[in-house]
Amino acid sequence: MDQKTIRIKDIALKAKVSPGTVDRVIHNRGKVAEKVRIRIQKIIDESNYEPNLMARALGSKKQYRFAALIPDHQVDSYWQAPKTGIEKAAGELKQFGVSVRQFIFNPYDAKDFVKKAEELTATGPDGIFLSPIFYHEVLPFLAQWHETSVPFVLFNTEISDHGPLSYIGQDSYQSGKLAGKLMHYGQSEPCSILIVHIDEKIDNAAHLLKKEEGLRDYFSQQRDTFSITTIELDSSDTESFNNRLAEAVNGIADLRHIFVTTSKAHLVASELERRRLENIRIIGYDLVPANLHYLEKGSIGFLINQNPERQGYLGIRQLADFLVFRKAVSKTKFLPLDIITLENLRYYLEEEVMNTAEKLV
Amino acid sequence: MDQKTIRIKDIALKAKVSPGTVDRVIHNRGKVAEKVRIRIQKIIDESNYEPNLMARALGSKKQYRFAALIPDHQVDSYWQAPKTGIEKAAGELKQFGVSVRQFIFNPYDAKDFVKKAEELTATGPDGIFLSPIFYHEVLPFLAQWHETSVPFVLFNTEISDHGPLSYIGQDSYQSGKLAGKLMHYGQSEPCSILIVHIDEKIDNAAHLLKKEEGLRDYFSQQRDTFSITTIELDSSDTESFNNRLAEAVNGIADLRHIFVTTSKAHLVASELERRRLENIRIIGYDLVPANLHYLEKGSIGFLINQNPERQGYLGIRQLADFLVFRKAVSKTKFLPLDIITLENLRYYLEEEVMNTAEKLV
DNA sequence: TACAAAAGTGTGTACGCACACACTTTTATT
DNA sequence: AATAAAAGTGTGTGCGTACACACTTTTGTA
Repeated sequence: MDQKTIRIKDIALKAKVSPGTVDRVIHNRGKVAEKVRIRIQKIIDESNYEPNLMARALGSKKQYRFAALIPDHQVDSYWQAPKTGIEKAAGELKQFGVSVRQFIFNPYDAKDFVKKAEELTATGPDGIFLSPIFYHEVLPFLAQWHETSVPFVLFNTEISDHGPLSYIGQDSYQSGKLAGKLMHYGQSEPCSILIVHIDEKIDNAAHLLKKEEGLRDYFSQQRDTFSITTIELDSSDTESFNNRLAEAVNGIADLRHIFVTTSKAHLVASELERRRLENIRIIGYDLVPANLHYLEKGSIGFLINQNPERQGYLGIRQLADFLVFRKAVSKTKFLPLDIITLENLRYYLEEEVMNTAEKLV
Repeated sequence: MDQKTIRIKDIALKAKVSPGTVDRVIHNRGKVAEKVRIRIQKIIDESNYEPNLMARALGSKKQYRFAALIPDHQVDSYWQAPKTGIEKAAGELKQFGVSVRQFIFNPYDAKDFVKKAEELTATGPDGIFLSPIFYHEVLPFLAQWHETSVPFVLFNTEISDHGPLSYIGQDSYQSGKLAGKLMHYGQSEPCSILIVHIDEKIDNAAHLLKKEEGLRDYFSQQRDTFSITTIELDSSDTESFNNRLAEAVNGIADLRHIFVTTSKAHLVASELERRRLENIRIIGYDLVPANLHYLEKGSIGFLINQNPERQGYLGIRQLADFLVFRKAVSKTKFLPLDIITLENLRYYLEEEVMNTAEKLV
């Protein structure tokens, strides 16, 4: 258990070569006789040598430049969290020669996305982390990066088969099922449920639909029959948003639950409150401040946490694991579906602070 | 943003002294003229110097020996998780000269606890991590460790005012409230609820009572009146356990929910199933395999995850933060109250695997 | 066979810090 | 004032790795 760690020097000694030769084998720098290479490799494998990362980081002056392409958090506060996660990871990895440059685009402006993506590409980063919310526009860039072998990690919006190093996100379908369970638990008789998609064009439509599908599938597996209605709303026009919402709510008999598939549940909560429509329970997504406000008031019952901060953090870590630490990385990383309610909220908020203080070591 | 990191050498240069002197100031090794010390300290503060931990770990050959005093996981599988967390932290910290020795005691045998605690103390560890489940027996040891300035971290069972470096655990009271919310959400009419404490003497009684208190307080704040009954059971005698449980269940009208305050909800689920008592929903604690089995079958509705693996991990990290990295550590660390149900279970299980692969870097 | 090119191998320095040791200056004592 | 002790300060080496460079051996060619 306490056997002293084995160093390059030890391997060199065993293989009767110099440390430099072992180094060449470890890093595939070539210039090693095949016979010797095999001998050394065998010793490395047998001794399950693990390089001292401290020493490696110290000795190497290699710099890694990462780029992050994310929506502007001033336009939609949801994006504050991934940004924080990115910065947290950047802080930890700084000592390993990693720097992360952020390229911020307006999530309502595809042209701006393209412009920032071009800028990013021009800087020739070693790795890229992005939220590809504009499907059509992002494809040429993915192709180009893939062509030039620049690894990229996608998050929040999944796009398969374009050579990403990995995807970080959440299982939307399953989160819909989870919402169903939360509504259904303890509910003795059937009732009506309203699904609300907000700003479907901007947030990724596919995700929202998967959430809906999950919820519907959950209830279709139950004995009783629940009536489920879906509406799509656009938050940019407040008046029409409110009217259409009220219309839907009033038109449904025995409406007990509303499932908001984006982080904008607070818009629904606010309008229901204004119209004094109580006894309708809301389940939504994400711990954005406006949602927390209504969670505390009780009008939002549960929030499913998509862990956006951790998504940002892990995305950068994923790049570092691949490029800096040369570890195998998983193709997809689904974050847990955290269920947040008034009673456990503060521990999730504290956790985020804690982790920030923790740093890497 | 990208300003190059500042080194001891840089500080020395600015202060017109040698690196050795700066080193003395940083480590309070004394032997520095007060005037010079102040000058250097000022430069350190202003430049917000952050030591390169890699270099520090490399340069220092100091060894830290930690000891962990935990119950035997072969006696109660709940303790497997903290053990895993401890080992995970140990793996990460190995390169920083930290080794962790485990002392395992039988959680049903106070004498064994004392024996193992004595063994542990005799090895003169630099830091101690323990689950103090035997209140009376542990006190003299806490006093002794406090006396000899050996930092110790408590977990799972809180004991205040005996000088622990910190306590890692969960807010039991609040988790009871959370259980209440889960039962109550969507429940339109009042009903009866049964609270079951299992093996109260062994698991920490105070915790179980706090959970009960939380649940009761939750319902006392509701408009409707819920009838809440409590029983205590002992799992060592299966027959009496089952009989007394059935007796209680049959004696309560309109019983809809059972709240099991320990990780042994599966015992209740198993007995209800055997007696074909459906329509009673169970909420319990912890992702032990037996519980997961009934979660999948549907007889357990929710499990509150006490994150025991993370407790073990953080406990060791806490010691390392204090001793190795000389960081300020928080007196108490409450882990989030994760709500686990069939629909989000796998992401919590995957997460644990993930984290293990992640290592420190 | 000679001799250059290529292939293979060894040596030394730097990374930033900890720490031991050598050295210099100040203070106390007679 | 001389000297020892104490206080203060500087220098150098090692931690394990990366990497540039110098060196040695093999291979190919005329």
